[in-house]
Amino acid sequence: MKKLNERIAERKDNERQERLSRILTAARKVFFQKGYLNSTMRDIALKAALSPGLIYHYYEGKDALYGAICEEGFHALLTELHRAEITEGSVMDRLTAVGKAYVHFYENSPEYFDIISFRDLGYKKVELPHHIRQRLDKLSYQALDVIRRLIEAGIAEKAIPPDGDLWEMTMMVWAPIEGMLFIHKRGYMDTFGLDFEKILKNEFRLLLTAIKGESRAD
Amino acid sequence: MKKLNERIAERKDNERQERLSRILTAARKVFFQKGYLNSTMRDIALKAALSPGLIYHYYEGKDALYGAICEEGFHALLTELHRAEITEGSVMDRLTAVGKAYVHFYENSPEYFDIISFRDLGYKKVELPHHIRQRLDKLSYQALDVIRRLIEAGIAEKAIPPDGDLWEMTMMVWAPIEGMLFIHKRGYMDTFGLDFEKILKNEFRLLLTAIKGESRAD
Amino acid sequence: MKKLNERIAERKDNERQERLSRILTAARKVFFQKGYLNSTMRDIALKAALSPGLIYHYYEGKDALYGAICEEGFHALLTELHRAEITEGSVMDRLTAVGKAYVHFYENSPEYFDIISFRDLGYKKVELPHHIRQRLDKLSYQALDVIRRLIEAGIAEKAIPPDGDLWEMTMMVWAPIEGMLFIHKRGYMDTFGLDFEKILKNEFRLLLTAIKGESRAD
Amino acid sequence: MKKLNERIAERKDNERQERLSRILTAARKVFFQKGYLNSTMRDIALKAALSPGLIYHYYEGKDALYGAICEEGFHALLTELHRAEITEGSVMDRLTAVGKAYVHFYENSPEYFDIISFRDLGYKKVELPHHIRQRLDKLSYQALDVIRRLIEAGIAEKAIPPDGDLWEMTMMVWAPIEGMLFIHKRGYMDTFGLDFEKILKNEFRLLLTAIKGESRAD
DNA sequence: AATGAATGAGAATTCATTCAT
DNA sequence: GATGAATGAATTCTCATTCAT
Repeated sequence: MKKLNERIAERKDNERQERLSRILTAARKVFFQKGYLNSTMRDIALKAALSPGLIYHYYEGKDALYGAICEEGFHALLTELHRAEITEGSVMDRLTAVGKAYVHFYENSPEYFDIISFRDLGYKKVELPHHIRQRLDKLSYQALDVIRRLIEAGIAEKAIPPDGDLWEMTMMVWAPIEGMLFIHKRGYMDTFGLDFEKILKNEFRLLLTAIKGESRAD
Repeated sequence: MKKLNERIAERKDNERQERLSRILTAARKVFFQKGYLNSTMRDIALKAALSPGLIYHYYEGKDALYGAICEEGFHALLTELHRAEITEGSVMDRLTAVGKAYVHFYENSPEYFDIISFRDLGYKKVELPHHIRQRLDKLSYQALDVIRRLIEAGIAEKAIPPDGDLWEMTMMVWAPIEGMLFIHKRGYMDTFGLDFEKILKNEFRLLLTAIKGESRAD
Repeated sequence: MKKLNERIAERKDNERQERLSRILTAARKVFFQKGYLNSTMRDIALKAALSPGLIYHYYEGKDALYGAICEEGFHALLTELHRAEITEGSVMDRLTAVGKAYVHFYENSPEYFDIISFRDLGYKKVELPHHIRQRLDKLSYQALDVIRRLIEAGIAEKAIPPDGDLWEMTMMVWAPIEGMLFIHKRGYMDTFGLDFEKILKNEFRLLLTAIKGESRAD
Repeated sequence: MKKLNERIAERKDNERQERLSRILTAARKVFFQKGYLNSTMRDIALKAALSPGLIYHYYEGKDALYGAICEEGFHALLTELHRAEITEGSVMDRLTAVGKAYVHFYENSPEYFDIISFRDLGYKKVELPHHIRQRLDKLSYQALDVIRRLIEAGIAEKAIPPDGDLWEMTMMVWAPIEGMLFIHKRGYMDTFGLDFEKILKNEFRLLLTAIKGESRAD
């Protein structure tokens, strides 16, 4: 039988959770709509139907709140990548699935994509506090690790030749996709009337061929 | 023999140029160091040892000044790319040279690289005035066009198979490099102790092989 | 017996009122002394011993604050006019009383008079925001309406002949007084050593005679 | 036969006149269009195709320039009034003509009217330099003097009873017209759908009757 | 006389964060 | 915990006027 203070603690904890998610939801909406700079704590507090001061009980400040949204973004991405990772099929199929999942994420959660891609890059020099950066970097690492694991599995299955460093191969797989998304984001595809999907398909094919067939001289 | 007013005009023009470059130099330093948002016109004026108001005689405002720095960056890049484009050797050599020039620019002018890559991208929602954007977009196009021309030449020389749209091929060449630079910028290479140069070399080789050998199904 | 939060709410409300009036008092002093354009928010904040930012919690901005002072002026005027309107005596007596009240207001609250007379008139092209103008226009209308009501009453009592539009008659009553005040304001009375009070008395007499006796041809 | 330096002086004088009028024309246009506050010396210089600095050779500054435009306005008004003053007909006809001329000026030169009416009134507290004010006051006096002279003539002709001070009578004639224009300017006529011309006609009739018939007690 | 570059004070407003209640 | 009032630093851009040339 629970004691009274346990129950109280429990309720408090629930309330805390509720607050956290309420604030997060509000912050997400506001940041997505207006961008980091144009969002004010007041906007967020209003959207959350809370007082501005209270947010500081739950998050250190605007930066931290922004960091939390970044984190959300990473979790959303990781969920998609992990799902793709355990797809049925060969290692190559799973690698393709992971690539497609990334593209899917890019297309369907553009705000999250932007946020996690540019979290503190660019000409703004908006810098997240150090410990927040670290958490995000760790999450970022986990995303890459999905690809690394697959390549490792591919080597184990002898579907991929074992030459070269594992991380290096990871980067080489990731780079063209990232680059393509980056190019698309800048609008060049539209400018030149290119078919994004078709290019991506070709890119994937090229990539897989390269990975499989490659034998390097290093 | 020059007339008096010619000399005066000449001197005035010189002084104007001197001012322009003085302001630009100051702005460059400040923007590079602090980023767009954290730079103030006052900072720039101070660094240039000029009154803040005077800057407005030469540039419309902070945006325009920033735009001028972006433009500088593009010109620097274009100079490098154009030099590489006319390298001695086969089309493939020249393509490689252009890629290397881009990497060189990335490594040696990281601030310019950032500025032109993220000039109004991402989560910031700070947008340059339209007419400035247009100029920059045009410069950006000129950079891409270097690659396009080389691929076109490669096809003419039958070094590259003619399948696929020209711009599409351009993007496929560009994407992996861009992606790799992007990855490097985020620091993953250092994190995993990878050798940037080596990876790039492999990347280039892969790319060239892929371009040459490819025959697509579309 | 009051509950705790009632008391708290009450106190907060009092404090809010106190702030509002503190700001208003400061603004009034500053605006009266320096005029709208030469007054700065900083002046007002300083006079109110408040931080500049706080004023924006209570008023939208400088315009709104100025609008509030205009409103005060109208309320002061309306109070005087309404009091005069219900004077003992005939309609003509009351009309005279209203006119005198206006003159009294002009003489005793010259700053308010200026502010409401020139609230956005003339060569300045500084215009108050629309919704503020509307409120002021409504108040302005209420002042005129006092005269209109009296003329209406005069017609009902057959003290004033019913020819002519009611508003037209209102204007004809108002114009000479307004004109006289305007002339006085420009200093001509002093220039020519005239007796303002005497002239006004004559003006009123003339006006009343005209109103009573008139029979127009239109 | 003119000496050389006389000719030079003459030419210089002509050029000076030309400059003055060029500047004045530009200033008039700009002030009329944008109002005093929103006009900049640069605007005026540009419109005059002159350098800003040069204006200061001809006028002390912005205020003085504005004062010169006011003066122009007075001269325009005085011209109209003087023309009306010497109309054929009785004193009363001429008085009416002068009133109508004033209204005509109000309607056809609204910018001048505003400028001379509000030259340094209102909530802005923009104050003209003293010596400029004095000139303008003198011109203003000349306008009033036209009415005064007519009333004087009327008394001489026994068309107007001689009771009361001459200036006082002038004011009493002027006030209703001024007031009516002022009311019209504020837009009340339109608000209430009144016929400005008709009201003015009635006003004039009333005024003339009052002047003629009056016998005061003072 | 003429130029126009140079000055520099100035002003409204915003907003993350704090803290008394 | 919760409130929201209070803070106050910070920033871009304008413009009358001056003055070296």
